[in-house]
Amino acid sequence: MEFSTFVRMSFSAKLIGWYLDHGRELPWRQTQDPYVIWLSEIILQQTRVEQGMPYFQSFVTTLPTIEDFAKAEEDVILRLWQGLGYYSRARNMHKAAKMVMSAFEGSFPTRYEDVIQLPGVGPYTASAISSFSSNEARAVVDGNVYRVLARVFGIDTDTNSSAGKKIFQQLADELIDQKEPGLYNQAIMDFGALICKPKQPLCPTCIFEDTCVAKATNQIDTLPKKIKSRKSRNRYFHYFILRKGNEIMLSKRAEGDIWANLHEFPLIETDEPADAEQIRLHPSFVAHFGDAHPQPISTPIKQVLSHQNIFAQFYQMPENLEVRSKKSSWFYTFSENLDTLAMHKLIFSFLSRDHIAK
DNA sequence: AACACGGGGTC
DNA sequence: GACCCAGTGTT
Repeated sequence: MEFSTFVRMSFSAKLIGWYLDHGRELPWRQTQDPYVIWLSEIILQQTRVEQGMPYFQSFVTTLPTIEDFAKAEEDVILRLWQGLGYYSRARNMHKAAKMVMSAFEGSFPTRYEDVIQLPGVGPYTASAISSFSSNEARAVVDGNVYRVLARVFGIDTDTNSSAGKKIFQQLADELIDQKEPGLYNQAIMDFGALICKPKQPLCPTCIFEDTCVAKATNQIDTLPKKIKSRKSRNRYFHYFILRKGNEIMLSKRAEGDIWANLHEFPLIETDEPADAEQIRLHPSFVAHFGDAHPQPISTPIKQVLSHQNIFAQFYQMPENLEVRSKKSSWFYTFSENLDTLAMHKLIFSFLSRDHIAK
């Protein structure tokens, strides 16, 4: 097409034109089934496409319908989710699936006002589901959209302030293609992911290079702006490996903290680093294990989370140790069950390093 | 408005 | 180490 024509094309027309030529082919784009789209969108919250892809495949295969999802045990959902992080997404999905069965008679909603009622579905996800499944004109605003709009239009408002959220949503609502909202939403996100990347964006091939404010004013590296989050705290986890015959002691974490409802080993947490001798004398350790000697296994593992640094030390406990008092969350299970129980990364990566023989 | 909530990739 | 990722829920 003529260059002068292209310059005069609308923002959305340029984007859709670019997308039809250069967009990615992703499995969840082959369907309009709101259930399948919902699966993909929840999985992709704060998660890269490449990381979410195998999880999407296993969810679709294992739980092909919303009814399958609603009827599954939460532990099954969490096991499928194992390793993806932000596990409240999985727990909320289970609640949402049950809500679809009861409040929507098993038919997954497609309207924005309906889907946003579901737990785990906010403005972004409701816009995505409604625009992709029924072409409702709701503009998605995700990390990609913040970046593209902030740069092209030179907006320096913090994207995570309430003012910023409002401004970017309003602009997105004005820019969305009213005829092809679903296509437009896919297009702007792909464009942000492939061209207008966070680092080293591909400005020379960008369809907005001639009009991009950030490019013209040398702000590519400073936009979008964002309020910085606070730094992490340190936590020290001491895990105890207790075995009795073919069984091993596990614990299920409670709600209200990281890794809610996931399995791990019996744990003592300290605010400061502690060595084996300090742990042996810890009141809680004595209450549970008496005068037993915990044997440290290798060196501590550091696990970095968004707001926490976890330092985990694993201890081998004497074989067939009789535990004095057992927390209600503790239980013995056969080692082969480790394949089916949902655990967090610290635990399954420890297990996979062959420290535990099955 | 500020913070919690995972795990992995990039520079 | 800092920042980001197809964000949402709670306080």
